[in-house]
Amino acid sequence: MLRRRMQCNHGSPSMHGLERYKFMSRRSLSRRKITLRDIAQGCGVSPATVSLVLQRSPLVRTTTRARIEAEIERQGYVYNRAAANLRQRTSSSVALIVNDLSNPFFAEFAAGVDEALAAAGCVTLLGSTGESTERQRAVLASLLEHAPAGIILSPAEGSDGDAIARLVGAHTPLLVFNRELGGGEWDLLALDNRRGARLATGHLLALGHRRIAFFGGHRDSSSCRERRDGYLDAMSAAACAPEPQWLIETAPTRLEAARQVGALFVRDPAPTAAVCYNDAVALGLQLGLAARGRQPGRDFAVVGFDDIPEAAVSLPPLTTIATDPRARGRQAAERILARVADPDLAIARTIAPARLVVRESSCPLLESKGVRQ
Amino acid sequence: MLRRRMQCNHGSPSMHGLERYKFMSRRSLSRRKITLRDIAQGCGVSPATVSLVLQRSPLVRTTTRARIEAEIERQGYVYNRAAANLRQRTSSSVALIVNDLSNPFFAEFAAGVDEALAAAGCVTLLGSTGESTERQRAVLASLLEHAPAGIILSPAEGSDGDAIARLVGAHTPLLVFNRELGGGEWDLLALDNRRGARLATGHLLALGHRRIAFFGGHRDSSSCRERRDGYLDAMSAAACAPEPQWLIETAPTRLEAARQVGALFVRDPAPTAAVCYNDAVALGLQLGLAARGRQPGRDFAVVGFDDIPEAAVSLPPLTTIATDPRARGRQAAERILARVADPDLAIARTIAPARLVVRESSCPLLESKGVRQ
DNA sequence: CTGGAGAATTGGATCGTTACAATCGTTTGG
DNA sequence: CCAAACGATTGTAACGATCCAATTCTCCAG
Repeated sequence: MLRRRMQCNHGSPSMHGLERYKFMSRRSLSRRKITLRDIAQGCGVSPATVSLVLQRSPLVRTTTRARIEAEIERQGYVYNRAAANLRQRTSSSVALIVNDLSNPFFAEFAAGVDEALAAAGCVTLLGSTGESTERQRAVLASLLEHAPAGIILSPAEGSDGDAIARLVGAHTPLLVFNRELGGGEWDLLALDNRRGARLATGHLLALGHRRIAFFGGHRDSSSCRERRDGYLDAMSAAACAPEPQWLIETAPTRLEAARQVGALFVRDPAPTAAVCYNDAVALGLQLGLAARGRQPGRDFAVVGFDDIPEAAVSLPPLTTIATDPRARGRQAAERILARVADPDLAIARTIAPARLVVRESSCPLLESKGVRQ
Repeated sequence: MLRRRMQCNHGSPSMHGLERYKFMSRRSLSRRKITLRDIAQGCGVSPATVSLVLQRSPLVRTTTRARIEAEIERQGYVYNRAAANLRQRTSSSVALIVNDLSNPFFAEFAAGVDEALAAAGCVTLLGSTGESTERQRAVLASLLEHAPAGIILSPAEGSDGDAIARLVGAHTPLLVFNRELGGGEWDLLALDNRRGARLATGHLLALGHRRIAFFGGHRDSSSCRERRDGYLDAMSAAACAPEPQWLIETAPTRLEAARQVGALFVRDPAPTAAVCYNDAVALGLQLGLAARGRQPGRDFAVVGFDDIPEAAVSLPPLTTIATDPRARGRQAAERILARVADPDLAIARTIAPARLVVRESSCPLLESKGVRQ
C-alpha cells in the first residue's frame, strides 16, 4: 500500500482565516494540494458555488463563473474525482481484466475498450490474470475495491462462474468476453467461433481439399472446442471423415505449433490442408512446413483464425478468419456503459460475426498431390 | 460522466437505529452497498474497530478480530479504497499512458508495468494517446483527476515538456519512458538506442559488409534519430561513408517499409545490408526484398531493432537488438513506486541496455556480390 | 480490595466534494 | 407598497473510511 505522509501545518488557533491561507500558500504551495475550498476562498465565494461551476450548472451568474474559472486556472486546481464519486455514489472507471496484454488479440481488444471508454470520459482500470484463476480472483478483488462502475472480464480458463458472481456481487455490472461463463446474470460478448471455423473449412473444401486437418489449440479451451466443432460441422456436411491424426493439440504459440508439424504426416493418408486454432499456430505451421520442405500456400493450404496484424505480411500472407478485436473492445465498452446507465437492460448474449479473409496461404488442391495415394 | 441514482429510502424520523437497519437490509440489500458501519453494527462494535481489523492492526483482540472477519465474510463487504485514500491523502493507483497498445512493444511494456504494480498491490490506470499531443493532454488531465500516486508516460511525438509539467504539477511524480522530454524534474527510463544501433552496425561490418543502409523510421522521431546516430558512429569508426540514398525514411510500419524497398537500389553503389529502425520495418524490408527476387539472409543482410515476438519466427529469423520491453515495464513501475515511497530521491536518468540477438537474417557478405562493381 | 499499567475499544473530527434546503437580493404584478 | 417570483448564492450534512485522543476494560501486584 502506498502511503505518503505530508507534514502539513495545521493552522494554530491564533491565526484567523486569511492569514492562515497566506501562510499555507507561501510555505507549502508545492506540498499541499489545491482544493475547491482554496478556489472559493481565493475569489470570495462559497465552495458550493465553485462546485456548481465545475458541474457546468446554469445557475451561476456569468461574471461569477468567469471569475472562478480564472482562479481555477491561476491556482492550477485539479478536480478530485474520487471525492466527488464518494459523495455522489458513482464511479467514473471501468475495470478491464484480460489474460495477457502481450497476446496481440487482447492488446487490440484492450485498445478498443480504452478508446471507447476514454471517449465517454471514463477511465480504464487494467488487470491481467495470466490465465490463472487464482490471480484472477486476486485481481478482481483488488479492482473491486476501487469501485468501478462496471467490469469487462475475459475469464481465465477454468473460471468458476459462481465464485465470480459471489465476488463481484449484484452491484457491479459484469460483461464477460470471449468465453462462456455460467453461474450469474451477465452480458456476454463472444466470437462466432463455430461459424468462423465452418467458414474456414468450407473455403478449403471449395478449393478441392478433402483431407483437412484441425491444427493446434488446447483441448480444454472453450474457444478451441467451438472452433473444432465448426470444423467438424463442415467436414461432416461435406461427408469427409477426419482421421484421428488430423486433429493435433498444441499450446497456442508459434513455437509449440512449429514443433508439432511432424505429427500431421506420421501416417497416411496425410492431410493437404489445415484449419488452425489461431494465427499464431498457423504461422508456426507455415514455419514447420517450410522447414520440412513443403511450401505453405503451394504444397499445403493453411487457414488461420483472428487476423492478427502479422497475418497480412507473413510468407505467404495468411488466409484467416477476422474477428476485429479492436471493434469488439469498443463494442464491449459501449455495452457496459449502456448497462451502467440503465441497470435494468435485458441480459444480452452477443455473438460477434467472423469473416473470411482470403490471402495466399490457402491454395487449391494440387492435382498431382491430390491423386497420389 | 456516469451517474446511477439509487432510490435509497432515507429512514424516516420515527424509526430508531436497529429497525431502520433491518428495514434497509431487507428492502434494499441488493441495492445499497455494505459499508464498514454495517459490519460494525452487525457485530456490535464501533466502526473504528472494524477499521483496525481491516488494517491488520495488532491492537484488536484475537476473538474480536475473528468475529469481525466472519461478519465481513458473511455480508460480503468490499473495502472502499477511494474513501480510505481520501482520508489518508494517499493513492493506490498509478497511471500508465502509452502511445498505442496495438503496438506490441508498448503492449509488452504495459504488461510489465501492470505485473509489477499488481505485485505491489497497486492498480493501473490506463490511457492511450495515439501519438497525438492533444489527446495526450486530455488523457493526462482525465487521469490526474483520479489522483494517481504516480504517472508513467511514454510521451507522444512532439510533446511539450513545459506544458506537461504545468499540467501534472509538482505533486505527482512522473516517469518519462522511451523519449527525452525536457522541461521538468522527472525520472527518465530510455533505451540505449545509440549503442544498440552501433552494435547492429558493428555486427554487419564484422560480417564483411561495407555498403550498409539505415532503413526506415521518421526523421523527426527522437528514437529514430538516436538509432541513426549510432549507425553513423559505427560507420565513421569503420571509415565507411554512407551514400545519401542508403538513408531511407518510411513510416514505421511493415507495409510502408515494404513499399520503399526499391529506393535502396535506384542508384549504384547499392547497399548489401541494412540496419533497420525497428523490427516492423525490418520485416517489411525482408518482404520487399523477397518480392524483388533477393533473398534476405543470403543476398542481403538485415538487422532489426526491438526483438518483437515475430522476429524469432520470421523467414528468415531476424537478427535484431533486444530491448525487453516487459522488463522495462517492470523497471518503470518499480522506479515510480520507489519515488512515491520517497519523493526526495534524486532524479535518475536510466538508460536500459540493448543487446544483439543474432539470427539468420544477417548473413556474411557474399564475395561475388561484394566485388561486383 | 485497590491502584494503576497495559490492552482494547470508541467518539468525533476529518479528507474533498456534492445535494438539499434555506437565504438573500431584485424585480414584477396587482 | 407588499407579495410573490425569480435568480444567485450559501450553510450544512452527508459519502465511507481513518486518525487521534480519550475512554473503558483487564488483570495483577501490593
